Amino acid sequence: MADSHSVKPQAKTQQKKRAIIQQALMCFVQHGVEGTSIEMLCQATQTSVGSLYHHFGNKDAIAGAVFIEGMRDFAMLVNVYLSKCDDAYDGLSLAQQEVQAQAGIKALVHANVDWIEKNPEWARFIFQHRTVVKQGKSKQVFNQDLQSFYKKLQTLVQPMIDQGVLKDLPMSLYRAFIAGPVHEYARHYLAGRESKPLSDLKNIFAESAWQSLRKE
Amino acid sequence: MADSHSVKPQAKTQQKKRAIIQQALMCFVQHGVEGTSIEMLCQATQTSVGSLYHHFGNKDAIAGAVFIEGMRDFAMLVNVYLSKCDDAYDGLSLAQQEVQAQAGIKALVHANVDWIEKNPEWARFIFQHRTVVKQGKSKQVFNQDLQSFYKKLQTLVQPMIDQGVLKDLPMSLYRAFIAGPVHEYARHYLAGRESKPLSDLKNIFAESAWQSLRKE
DNA sequence: GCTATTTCTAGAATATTATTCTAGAAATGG
DNA sequence: CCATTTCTAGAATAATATTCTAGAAATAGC
Repeated sequence: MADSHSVKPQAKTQQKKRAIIQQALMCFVQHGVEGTSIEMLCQATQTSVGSLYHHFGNKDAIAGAVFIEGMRDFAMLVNVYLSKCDDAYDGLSLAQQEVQAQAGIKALVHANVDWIEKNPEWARFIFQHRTVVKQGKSKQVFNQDLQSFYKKLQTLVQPMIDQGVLKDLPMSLYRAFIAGPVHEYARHYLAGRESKPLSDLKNIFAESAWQSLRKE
Repeated sequence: MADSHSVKPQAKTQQKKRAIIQQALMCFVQHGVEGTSIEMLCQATQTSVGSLYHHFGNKDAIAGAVFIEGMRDFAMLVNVYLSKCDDAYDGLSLAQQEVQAQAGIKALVHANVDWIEKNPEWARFIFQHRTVVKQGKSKQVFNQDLQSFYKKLQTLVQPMIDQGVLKDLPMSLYRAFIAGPVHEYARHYLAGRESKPLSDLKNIFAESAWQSLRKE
Protein backbone atom coordinates (compact mmCIF):
# COMPACT_ATOMS: atom_id res chain seq x y z
CA MET A 1 0.00 0.00 0.00
CA ALA A 2 1.07 3.56 -0.56
CA ASP A 3 3.10 4.72 2.39
CA SER A 4 3.16 8.47 2.85
CA HIS A 5 6.85 9.04 3.50
CA SER A 6 8.27 6.79 0.82
CA VAL A 7 7.79 9.30 -1.98
CA LYS A 8 10.91 10.28 -3.83
CA PRO A 9 10.10 11.70 -7.23
CA GLN A 10 13.17 10.61 -9.08
CA ALA A 11 14.93 13.17 -11.14
CA LYS A 12 14.67 11.09 -14.29
CA THR A 13 10.92 10.83 -14.04
CA GLN A 14 10.56 14.56 -13.53
CA GLN A 15 12.80 15.05 -16.52
CA LYS A 16 10.57 12.85 -18.60
CA LYS A 17 7.44 14.67 -17.48
CA ARG A 18 9.02 17.97 -18.40
CA ALA A 19 9.85 16.70 -21.84
CA ILE A 20 6.31 15.44 -22.31
CA ILE A 21 4.90 18.77 -21.25
CA GLN A 22 7.09 20.57 -23.75
CA GLN A 23 6.03 18.38 -26.64
CA ALA A 24 2.41 18.48 -25.55
CA LEU A 25 2.56 22.25 -25.55
CA MET A 26 3.57 22.25 -29.19
CA CYS A 27 0.79 19.86 -30.15
CA PHE A 28 -1.81 21.81 -28.21
CA VAL A 29 -0.78 25.11 -29.71
CA GLN A 30 -0.83 23.71 -33.20
CA HIS A 31 -4.04 21.69 -33.07
CA GLY A 32 -5.80 22.80 -29.93
CA VAL A 33 -6.34 20.54 -26.95
CA GLU A 34 -9.41 18.87 -28.39
CA GLY A 35 -7.69 18.50 -31.73
CA THR A 36 -4.69 16.60 -30.45
CA SER A 37 -5.37 12.96 -29.80
CA ILE A 38 -3.66 10.79 -27.23
CA GLU A 39 -2.07 8.90 -30.07
CA MET A 40 -0.57 12.13 -31.41
CA LEU A 41 0.86 12.83 -27.99
CA CYS A 42 2.31 9.34 -27.81
CA GLN A 43 4.09 9.84 -31.09
CA ALA A 44 5.30 13.34 -30.33
CA THR A 45 6.62 12.34 -26.93
CA GLN A 46 7.80 8.83 -27.78
CA THR A 47 5.83 7.29 -24.96
CA SER A 48 3.08 4.71 -24.71
CA VAL A 49 -0.52 5.27 -23.79
CA GLY A 50 0.13 3.52 -20.52
CA SER A 51 2.97 5.82 -19.52
CA LEU A 52 1.04 8.90 -20.38
CA TYR A 53 -1.86 7.83 -18.24
CA HIS A 54 0.41 6.64 -15.49
CA HIS A 55 2.00 10.07 -15.22
CA PHE A 56 -0.96 12.32 -15.79
CA GLY A 57 -4.20 10.41 -15.37
CA ASN A 58 -6.04 11.87 -18.35
CA LYS A 59 -5.79 14.33 -21.19
CA ASP A 60 -7.12 17.30 -19.31
CA ALA A 61 -4.50 16.78 -16.66
CA ILE A 62 -1.81 16.96 -19.32
CA ALA A 63 -3.21 20.24 -20.52
CA GLY A 64 -3.46 21.40 -16.93
CA ALA A 65 0.16 20.55 -16.32
CA VAL A 66 1.21 22.49 -19.40
CA PHE A 67 -0.75 25.48 -18.18
CA ILE A 68 0.65 25.41 -14.67
CA GLU A 69 4.18 24.96 -15.93
CA GLY A 70 3.78 28.00 -18.15
CA MET A 71 2.35 30.14 -15.39
CA ARG A 72 5.15 29.11 -13.08
CA ASP A 73 7.72 30.11 -15.63
CA PHE A 74 6.04 33.47 -16.07
CA ALA A 75 5.85 34.01 -12.32
CA MET A 76 9.60 33.43 -12.08
CA LEU A 77 10.32 36.17 -14.57
CA VAL A 78 8.04 38.55 -12.74
CA ASN A 79 9.97 37.87 -9.57
CA VAL A 80 13.27 38.54 -11.25
CA TYR A 81 12.05 41.85 -12.63
CA LEU A 82 10.56 42.91 -9.33
CA SER A 83 13.61 42.00 -7.30
CA LYS A 84 15.58 44.42 -9.43
CA CYS A 85 13.58 47.33 -8.09
CA ASP A 86 12.43 46.58 -4.57
CA ASP A 87 15.03 48.56 -2.75
CA ALA A 88 14.34 50.02 0.67
CA TYR A 89 11.24 52.16 0.46
CA ASP A 90 11.09 53.76 3.89
CA GLY A 91 12.75 57.06 4.41
CA LEU A 92 12.64 58.22 0.83
CA SER A 93 11.47 61.63 -0.20
CA LEU A 94 8.12 61.79 -1.95
CA ALA A 95 9.80 62.40 -5.28
CA GLN A 96 12.05 59.40 -4.79
CA GLN A 97 9.07 57.29 -3.78
CA GLU A 98 7.33 58.22 -6.96
CA VAL A 99 10.34 57.26 -9.04
CA GLN A 100 10.38 53.89 -7.39
CA ALA A 101 6.67 53.31 -7.68
CA GLN A 102 6.90 54.09 -11.35
CA ALA A 103 9.79 51.68 -11.75
CA GLY A 104 7.80 48.94 -10.04
CA ILE A 105 4.67 49.34 -12.14
CA LYS A 106 6.66 49.56 -15.34
CA ALA A 107 8.73 46.52 -14.40
CA LEU A 108 5.52 44.52 -14.15
CA VAL A 109 4.45 45.61 -17.60
CA HIS A 110 7.89 44.86 -19.00
CA ALA A 111 7.83 41.41 -17.44
CA ASN A 112 4.59 40.67 -19.22
CA VAL A 113 5.83 41.90 -22.57
CA ASP A 114 9.21 40.21 -22.35
CA TRP A 115 7.87 36.87 -21.23
CA ILE A 116 5.33 36.76 -24.03
CA GLU A 117 7.97 37.65 -26.60
CA LYS A 118 10.30 34.98 -25.29
CA ASN A 119 7.65 32.28 -24.94
CA PRO A 120 5.16 32.78 -27.74
CA GLU A 121 3.89 29.19 -27.76
CA TRP A 122 3.30 29.15 -24.08
CA ALA A 123 1.63 32.53 -24.19
CA ARG A 124 -0.60 31.40 -27.01
CA PHE A 125 -1.53 28.31 -25.06
CA ILE A 126 -2.28 30.20 -21.87
CA PHE A 127 -4.38 32.83 -23.60
CA GLN A 128 -6.36 30.20 -25.43
CA HIS A 129 -6.82 27.56 -22.79
CA ARG A 130 -7.43 29.32 -19.54
CA THR A 131 -10.24 26.87 -18.87
CA VAL A 132 -8.23 23.66 -18.90
CA VAL A 133 -7.55 24.45 -15.33
CA LYS A 134 -11.18 24.32 -14.29
CA GLN A 135 -10.74 20.84 -12.86
CA GLY A 136 -9.50 19.18 -9.74
CA LYS A 137 -5.87 19.28 -8.89
CA SER A 138 -4.50 21.80 -11.34
CA LYS A 139 -7.25 24.21 -10.37
CA GLN A 140 -6.13 24.14 -6.76
CA VAL A 141 -2.53 24.65 -7.72
CA PHE A 142 -3.52 27.51 -9.95
CA ASN A 143 -5.66 29.25 -7.37
CA GLN A 144 -2.90 28.92 -4.82
CA ASP A 145 -0.41 30.44 -7.24
CA LEU A 146 -2.83 33.25 -8.01
CA GLN A 147 -3.39 33.99 -4.34
CA SER A 148 0.31 34.14 -3.63
CA PHE A 149 0.79 36.45 -6.59
CA TYR A 150 -1.85 38.84 -5.35
CA LYS A 151 -0.35 38.80 -1.89
CA LYS A 152 3.06 39.66 -3.27
CA LEU A 153 1.61 42.43 -5.38
CA GLN A 154 -0.23 43.75 -2.37
CA THR A 155 2.84 43.93 -0.14
CA LEU A 156 4.70 45.72 -2.89
CA VAL A 157 2.00 48.22 -3.65
CA GLN A 158 0.27 48.83 -0.33
CA PRO A 159 2.92 51.11 1.18
CA MET A 160 2.89 53.15 -2.00
CA ILE A 161 -0.86 53.49 -1.72
CA ASP A 162 -0.58 54.47 1.93
CA GLN A 163 1.91 57.17 1.04
CA GLY A 164 -0.46 58.54 -1.57
CA VAL A 165 1.82 57.76 -4.49
CA LEU A 166 -0.50 55.20 -6.07
CA LYS A 167 -4.28 55.10 -6.36
CA ASP A 168 -6.23 53.16 -3.78
CA LEU A 169 -7.69 50.45 -5.97
CA PRO A 170 -8.25 46.73 -5.42
CA MET A 171 -5.42 44.54 -6.61
CA SER A 172 -7.61 43.08 -9.32
CA LEU A 173 -7.71 46.50 -10.95
CA TYR A 174 -3.97 46.85 -10.69
CA ARG A 175 -3.77 43.63 -12.55
CA ALA A 176 -6.30 44.83 -15.13
CA PHE A 177 -4.38 48.00 -15.94
CA ILE A 178 -0.97 46.37 -15.91
CA ALA A 179 -1.76 43.28 -17.94
CA GLY A 180 -5.02 44.07 -19.72
CA PRO A 181 -3.83 46.13 -22.67
CA VAL A 182 -0.68 44.06 -23.16
CA HIS A 183 -2.63 40.80 -23.22
CA GLU A 184 -5.34 42.14 -25.46
CA TYR A 185 -2.77 43.21 -28.02
CA ALA A 186 -0.66 40.10 -27.53
CA ARG A 187 -3.54 37.78 -28.30
CA HIS A 188 -3.97 39.35 -31.68
CA TYR A 189 -0.26 39.60 -32.27
CA LEU A 190 0.29 35.94 -31.44
CA ALA A 191 -2.58 34.97 -33.69
CA GLY A 192 -0.79 36.71 -36.54
CA ARG A 193 -3.34 39.48 -36.87
CA GLU A 194 -0.88 42.19 -35.88
CA SER A 195 2.61 42.60 -37.21
CA LYS A 196 4.15 45.24 -35.00
CA PRO A 197 6.16 43.36 -32.36
CA LEU A 198 4.99 43.64 -28.82
CA SER A 199 8.39 44.87 -27.70
CA ASP A 200 8.10 47.95 -29.90
CA LEU A 201 5.12 48.96 -27.81
CA LYS A 202 6.61 48.17 -24.44
CA ASN A 203 6.97 51.73 -23.33
CA ILE A 204 3.57 52.80 -24.51
CA PHE A 205 2.00 50.07 -22.43
CA ALA A 206 4.18 50.80 -19.44
CA GLU A 207 3.49 54.52 -19.55
CA SER A 208 -0.24 53.94 -19.86
CA ALA A 209 -0.30 51.61 -16.87
CA TRP A 210 1.65 54.09 -14.83
CA GLN A 211 -0.71 56.91 -15.76
CA SER A 212 -3.69 54.76 -14.84
CA LEU A 213 -2.36 53.86 -11.43
CA ARG A 214 -0.42 56.87 -10.15
CA LYS A 215 -2.22 59.08 -7.69
CA GLU A 216 -2.65 62.10 -9.93
CA MET B 1 -27.67 19.10 -57.38
CA ALA B 2 -27.21 22.25 -55.38
CA ASP B 3 -28.47 25.16 -57.42
CA SER B 4 -26.98 28.49 -56.38
CA HIS B 5 -30.01 30.75 -56.63
CA SER B 6 -32.61 28.56 -54.96
CA VAL B 7 -31.67 29.39 -51.40
CA LYS B 8 -34.41 30.74 -49.18
CA PRO B 9 -33.65 30.16 -45.53
CA GLN B 10 -37.12 29.87 -44.10
CA ALA B 11 -37.93 31.87 -41.03
CA LYS B 12 -38.91 28.81 -39.03
CA THR B 13 -35.59 27.12 -39.64
CA GLN B 14 -33.68 30.21 -38.62
CA GLN B 15 -35.82 30.35 -35.51
CA LYS B 16 -34.91 26.80 -34.68
CA LYS B 17 -31.22 27.44 -35.22
CA ARG B 18 -31.38 30.43 -32.92
CA ALA B 19 -32.99 28.34 -30.22
CA ILE B 20 -30.35 25.65 -30.61
CA ILE B 21 -27.58 28.22 -30.35
CA GLN B 22 -29.08 29.60 -27.15
CA GLN B 23 -29.30 26.21 -25.50
CA ALA B 24 -25.88 25.21 -26.76
CA LEU B 25 -24.46 28.36 -25.23
CA MET B 26 -25.72 27.31 -21.83
CA CYS B 27 -24.29 23.82 -22.15
CA PHE B 28 -20.94 25.11 -23.37
CA VAL B 29 -20.64 27.63 -20.58
CA GLN B 30 -21.52 25.06 -17.96
CA HIS B 31 -19.42 22.14 -19.18
CA GLY B 32 -17.07 23.58 -21.75
CA VAL B 33 -17.24 22.70 -25.43
CA GLU B 34 -15.29 19.49 -25.04
CA GLY B 35 -17.32 18.57 -21.98
CA THR B 36 -20.70 18.77 -23.68
CA SER B 37 -21.50 15.78 -25.80
CA ILE B 38 -23.69 15.76 -28.86
CA GLU B 39 -26.19 13.73 -26.88
CA MET B 40 -26.36 16.45 -24.24
CA LEU B 41 -27.03 18.99 -26.96
CA CYS B 42 -29.78 16.82 -28.40
CA GLN B 43 -31.49 16.63 -25.05
CA ALA B 44 -31.07 20.30 -24.24
CA THR B 45 -32.36 21.40 -27.62
CA GLN B 46 -34.94 18.68 -28.18
CA THR B 47 -33.52 17.74 -31.53
CA SER B 48 -32.08 14.60 -33.04
CA VAL B 49 -28.49 13.93 -33.95
CA GLY B 50 -29.49 14.08 -37.57
CA SER B 51 -31.03 17.53 -37.32
CA LEU B 52 -28.08 18.92 -35.47
CA TYR B 53 -25.68 17.69 -38.11
CA HIS B 54 -27.97 18.76 -40.88
CA HIS B 55 -27.98 22.33 -39.62
CA PHE B 56 -24.42 22.72 -38.44
CA GLY B 57 -22.22 19.98 -39.86
CA ASN B 58 -20.25 19.22 -36.73
CA LYS B 59 -19.73 20.17 -33.12
CA ASP B 60 -17.13 22.82 -33.76
CA ALA B 61 -19.46 24.55 -36.15
CA ILE B 62 -22.08 24.74 -33.43
CA ALA B 63 -19.56 26.35 -31.12
CA GLY B 64 -18.53 28.64 -33.95
CA ALA B 65 -22.11 29.70 -34.53
CA VAL B 66 -22.55 30.48 -30.85
CA PHE B 67 -19.42 32.58 -30.94
CA ILE B 68 -20.38 34.53 -34.02
CA GLU B 69 -23.90 35.12 -32.76
CA GLY B 70 -22.48 36.54 -29.53
CA MET B 71 -20.05 38.81 -31.31
CA ARG B 72 -22.79 40.08 -33.57
CA ASP B 73 -24.95 40.93 -30.61
CA PHE B 74 -22.08 42.79 -29.03
CA ALA B 75 -21.34 44.67 -32.22
CA MET B 76 -24.92 45.84 -32.34
CA LEU B 77 -24.69 47.36 -28.89
CA VAL B 78 -21.45 49.09 -29.81
CA ASN B 79 -23.19 50.63 -32.80
CA VAL B 80 -26.05 51.87 -30.69
CA TYR B 81 -23.70 53.51 -28.22
CA LEU B 82 -21.61 55.09 -30.93
CA SER B 83 -24.54 56.42 -32.87
CA LYS B 84 -25.52 58.36 -29.76
CA CYS B 85 -22.39 60.45 -30.00
CA ASP B 86 -21.33 60.78 -33.59
CA ASP B 87 -22.66 64.24 -34.21
CA ALA B 88 -21.09 66.48 -36.80
CA TYR B 89 -17.43 66.87 -36.02
CA ASP B 90 -16.28 69.49 -38.50
CA GLY B 91 -16.34 73.07 -37.48
CA LEU B 92 -16.11 72.53 -33.76
CA SER B 93 -13.75 74.40 -31.52
CA LEU B 94 -10.82 72.44 -30.18
CA ALA B 95 -12.43 72.28 -26.76
CA GLN B 96 -15.64 70.98 -28.22
CA GLN B 97 -13.74 68.42 -30.27
CA GLU B 98 -12.10 67.17 -27.15
CA VAL B 99 -15.41 66.80 -25.39
CA GLN B 100 -16.70 64.77 -28.25
CA ALA B 101 -13.62 62.61 -28.56
CA GLN B 102 -13.84 61.86 -24.89
CA ALA B 103 -17.51 60.95 -25.23
CA GLY B 104 -16.69 58.58 -28.08
CA ILE B 105 -13.88 56.75 -26.29
CA LYS B 106 -15.88 56.45 -23.12
CA ALA B 107 -18.94 55.23 -25.00
CA LEU B 108 -16.85 52.36 -26.34
CA VAL B 109 -15.74 51.41 -22.85
CA HIS B 110 -19.29 51.66 -21.57
CA ALA B 111 -20.54 49.47 -24.39
CA ASN B 112 -18.09 46.78 -23.36
CA VAL B 113 -19.01 46.95 -19.71
CA ASP B 114 -22.74 47.05 -20.29
CA TRP B 115 -22.80 44.22 -22.78
CA ILE B 116 -20.81 41.96 -20.51
CA GLU B 117 -23.08 42.75 -17.57
CA LYS B 118 -26.16 42.05 -19.62
CA ASN B 119 -24.84 38.91 -21.27
CA PRO B 120 -22.65 37.16 -18.75
CA GLU B 121 -22.99 33.70 -20.29
CA TRP B 122 -22.14 34.90 -23.71
CA ALA B 123 -19.24 36.90 -22.40
CA ARG B 124 -17.96 33.92 -20.49
CA PHE B 125 -18.19 31.81 -23.60
CA ILE B 126 -16.44 34.32 -25.80
CA PHE B 127 -13.61 34.88 -23.36
CA GLN B 128 -13.08 31.18 -22.92
CA HIS B 129 -13.51 29.91 -26.44
CA ARG B 130 -11.92 32.40 -28.74
CA THR B 131 -10.33 29.51 -30.58
CA VAL B 132 -13.47 27.71 -31.66
CA VAL B 133 -13.42 30.07 -34.54
CA LYS B 134 -10.09 28.87 -35.85
CA GLN B 135 -11.81 26.78 -38.50
CA GLY B 136 -13.25 27.22 -41.93
CA LYS B 137 -16.43 29.13 -42.34
CA SER B 138 -16.86 30.78 -38.97
CA LYS B 139 -13.29 32.01 -39.11
CA GLN B 140 -13.97 33.86 -42.33
CA VAL B 141 -17.13 35.38 -40.95
CA PHE B 142 -15.27 36.41 -37.84
CA ASN B 143 -12.37 38.00 -39.66
CA GLN B 144 -14.77 39.90 -41.88
CA ASP B 145 -16.63 41.18 -38.84
CA LEU B 146 -13.36 42.17 -37.24
CA GLN B 147 -12.21 44.02 -40.32
CA SER B 148 -15.40 45.96 -40.57
CA PHE B 149 -15.20 46.86 -36.90
CA TYR B 150 -11.68 48.21 -37.32
CA LYS B 151 -12.73 50.20 -40.34
CA LYS B 152 -15.60 51.74 -38.43
CA LEU B 153 -13.34 52.56 -35.52
CA GLN B 154 -10.84 54.10 -37.89
CA THR B 155 -13.33 56.41 -39.57
CA LEU B 156 -14.54 57.52 -36.19
CA VAL B 157 -11.13 58.13 -34.72
CA GLN B 158 -9.01 59.27 -37.65
CA PRO B 159 -10.32 62.84 -37.85
CA MET B 160 -9.73 63.19 -34.13
CA ILE B 161 -6.17 62.01 -34.58
CA ASP B 162 -5.68 64.41 -37.47
CA GLN B 163 -6.89 67.27 -35.34
CA GLY B 164 -4.40 66.37 -32.65
CA VAL B 165 -7.07 65.50 -30.11
CA LEU B 166 -6.20 61.80 -29.91
CA LYS B 167 -2.85 60.02 -30.05
CA ASP B 168 -1.64 58.69 -33.35
CA LEU B 169 -1.66 54.98 -32.59
CA PRO B 170 -2.63 51.94 -34.65
CA MET B 171 -6.23 50.85 -34.20
CA SER B 172 -5.12 47.65 -32.51
CA LEU B 173 -3.76 49.74 -29.66
CA TYR B 174 -6.96 51.71 -29.41
CA ARG B 175 -8.66 48.40 -28.98
CA ALA B 176 -6.10 47.29 -26.39
CA PHE B 177 -6.60 50.34 -24.20
CA ILE B 178 -10.36 50.44 -24.58
CA ALA B 179 -11.14 46.79 -24.05
CA GLY B 180 -8.02 45.34 -22.41
CA PRO B 181 -8.52 46.32 -18.78
CA VAL B 182 -12.26 45.75 -18.88
CA HIS B 183 -11.86 42.28 -20.32
CA GLU B 184 -9.06 41.33 -17.99
CA TYR B 185 -11.17 42.25 -15.00
CA ALA B 186 -14.33 40.78 -16.52
CA ARG B 187 -12.76 37.39 -17.02
CA HIS B 188 -12.04 37.12 -13.33
CA TYR B 189 -15.35 38.62 -12.35
CA LEU B 190 -17.29 36.21 -14.53
CA ALA B 191 -15.30 33.32 -13.14
CA GLY B 192 -16.47 34.31 -9.69
CA ARG B 193 -13.04 35.38 -8.51
CA GLU B 194 -14.03 39.02 -8.08
CA SER B 195 -17.15 40.26 -6.38
CA LYS B 196 -17.24 43.96 -7.20
CA PRO B 197 -19.59 44.33 -10.18
CA LEU B 198 -18.09 45.51 -13.39
CA SER B 199 -20.55 48.36 -13.59
CA ASP B 200 -19.21 49.86 -10.38
CA LEU B 201 -15.90 50.29 -12.14
CA LYS B 202 -17.27 51.62 -15.39
CA ASN B 203 -16.01 55.14 -14.92
CA ILE B 204 -12.59 54.10 -13.73
CA PHE B 205 -12.12 52.06 -16.87
CA ALA B 206 -13.52 54.79 -19.09
CA GLU B 207 -11.35 57.48 -17.55
CA SER B 208 -8.25 55.34 -17.84
CA ALA B 209 -8.89 54.62 -21.51
CA TRP B 210 -9.43 58.29 -22.18
CA GLN B 211 -6.19 59.21 -20.43
CA SER B 212 -4.30 56.58 -22.40
CA LEU B 213 -5.57 57.78 -25.74
CA ARG B 214 -5.94 61.57 -25.53
CA LYS B 215 -3.16 63.59 -27.03
CA GLU B 216 -1.67 64.96 -23.79
C1' DG C 1 24.85 -8.13 -4.73
C1' DC C 2 20.19 -10.19 -3.98
C1' DT C 3 15.36 -10.18 -3.36
C1' DA C 4 10.99 -7.66 -2.43
C1' DT C 5 8.54 -3.76 -3.58
C1' DT C 6 7.37 -0.07 -5.98
C1' DT C 7 7.23 2.54 -10.14
C1' DC C 8 7.02 2.66 -14.90
C1' DT C 9 6.18 0.99 -19.82
C1' DA C 10 3.59 -1.24 -23.33
C1' DG C 11 -0.17 -2.19 -26.06
C1' DA C 12 -4.53 -4.81 -26.30
C1' DA C 13 -9.33 -4.51 -24.69
C1' DT C 14 -13.09 -1.57 -23.64
C1' DA C 15 -16.01 2.48 -23.27
C1' DT C 16 -17.33 6.82 -24.79
C1' DT C 17 -18.39 9.98 -28.12
C1' DA C 18 -18.49 12.19 -32.78
C1' DT C 19 -19.86 11.53 -37.28
C1' DT C 20 -22.10 9.27 -41.25
C1' DC C 21 -25.76 7.00 -43.39
C1' DT C 22 -30.37 5.52 -44.78
C1' DA C 23 -35.13 6.07 -44.78
C1' DG C 24 -38.91 8.47 -44.34
C1' DA C 25 -41.73 13.01 -42.88
C1' DA C 26 -42.62 17.74 -43.57
C1' DA C 27 -42.37 21.70 -46.25
C1' DT C 28 -42.07 24.19 -50.62
C1' DG C 29 -42.60 25.30 -55.51
C1' DG C 30 -44.64 24.87 -59.77
C1' DC D 1 -51.50 17.59 -56.63
C1' DC D 2 -47.07 15.87 -57.81
C1' DA D 3 -41.94 16.73 -57.77
C1' DT D 4 -38.26 18.41 -55.31
C1' DT D 5 -36.02 20.00 -51.66
C1' DT D 6 -35.26 20.40 -46.84
C1' DC D 7 -35.55 18.48 -42.52
C1' DT D 8 -35.95 14.80 -38.74
C1' DA D 9 -34.86 10.53 -36.64
C1' DG D 10 -32.09 7.09 -34.84
C1' DA D 11 -29.28 3.03 -36.05
C1' DA D 12 -24.62 1.95 -37.83
C1' DT D 13 -19.94 3.23 -37.95
C1' DA D 14 -15.61 5.45 -36.94
C1' DA D 15 -12.63 7.87 -34.07
C1' DT D 16 -10.83 8.55 -29.70
C1' DA D 17 -10.23 8.44 -24.60
C1' DT D 18 -9.67 5.51 -20.85
C1' DT D 19 -8.89 1.15 -18.37
C1' DC D 20 -6.63 -3.06 -17.69
C1' DT D 21 -3.19 -6.75 -17.46
C1' DA D 22 1.34 -8.24 -17.75
C1' DG D 23 5.84 -7.67 -17.61
C1' DA D 24 10.42 -4.53 -17.42
C1' DA D 25 13.12 -1.25 -14.90
C1' DA D 26 14.28 1.05 -10.94
C1' DT D 27 14.70 1.38 -5.93
C1' DA D 28 15.09 0.07 -1.10
C1' DG D 29 16.18 -2.89 2.64
C1' DC D 30 19.14 -6.30 3.95
